[in-house]
Amino acid sequence: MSKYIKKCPECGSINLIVNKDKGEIICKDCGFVIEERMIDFSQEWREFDSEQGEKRRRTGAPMTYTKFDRGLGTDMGGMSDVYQLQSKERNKYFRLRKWHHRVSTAIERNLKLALAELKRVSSFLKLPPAVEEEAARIYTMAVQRGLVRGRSMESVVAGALYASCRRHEVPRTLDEISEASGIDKKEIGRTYRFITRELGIRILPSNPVDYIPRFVASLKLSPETQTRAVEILEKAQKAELTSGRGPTGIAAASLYVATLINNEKRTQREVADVAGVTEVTIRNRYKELLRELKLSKEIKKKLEEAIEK
DNA sequence: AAGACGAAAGTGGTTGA
DNA sequence: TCAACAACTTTCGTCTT
Repeated sequence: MSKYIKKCPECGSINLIVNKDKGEIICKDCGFVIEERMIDFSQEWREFDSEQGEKRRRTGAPMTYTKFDRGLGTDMGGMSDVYQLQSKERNKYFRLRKWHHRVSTAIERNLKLALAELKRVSSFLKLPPAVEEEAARIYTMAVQRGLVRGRSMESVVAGALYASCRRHEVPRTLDEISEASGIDKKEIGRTYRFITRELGIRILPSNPVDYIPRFVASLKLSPETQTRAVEILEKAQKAELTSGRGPTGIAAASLYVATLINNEKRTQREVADVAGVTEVTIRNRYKELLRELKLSKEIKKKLEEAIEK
């Protein structure tokens, strides 16, 4: 349940108490309630052979939000028995059936379409199933609250996906989701903010470190450079250089500095392109990094070493 | 010629009166 | 609701390699 939370968002402590009876996770140091009303997924019984299992098990297949009816469909029965009823009763049956059909199609047809779209986008982005599931859940809640009205279905799907990515710390930039879904970046950002606010979804500010591995991969850099970039990034966070800045810009700048130090130079433009920011932003962050972390010395040292060789 | 640098003006979003 | 403002982008001219 809480596998995404390793640290207390209030004080950063890793001393967390999991209280299964209350369904809460609490920070031991500052008492902050990190997660409440969580669900205990464990079994309260054991089975020693299949027979006992058969007897004690009392649920079916797991529910899933990626099916429009969560895998639990209801439909009214077929026609076979109806003709034994009297005409009055028969008409009542047809009316019920008709309304059942109408009510369930209103929301569910929308969901069906939306979840197909969600599936398409998320497989395009190669997102893990958990993220897709969460996005489906968010979308379902949005539909139930009538938040889709006035917005295009696709943009809400994209917003839900983005929110889900953020929650699971598998960051995709707005640009990537925009490209995959064909929705304008600003539009996604808007609906994302709207639905998270309306649904009261708390999103931890995204951590620039999460972006580094993907940037490294697309620039084909060495693991050493990646480690270096993360180091720099962590120092920057300690020096409070990161708050209020765009996480991608900071990640990009750290990576750029790391390439310089490790003699794997990439141009500012190359780094800027994969990070989805401009060179100017990298330059600004980069200058701050040099100034605040006294990294210029290190770079000079590395350069001198390179010259000696 | 390409890349790095920096100034200046513009953009979209947040905040606080 | 509007103005101030912070972050970021775009554009462009200059400097360095």
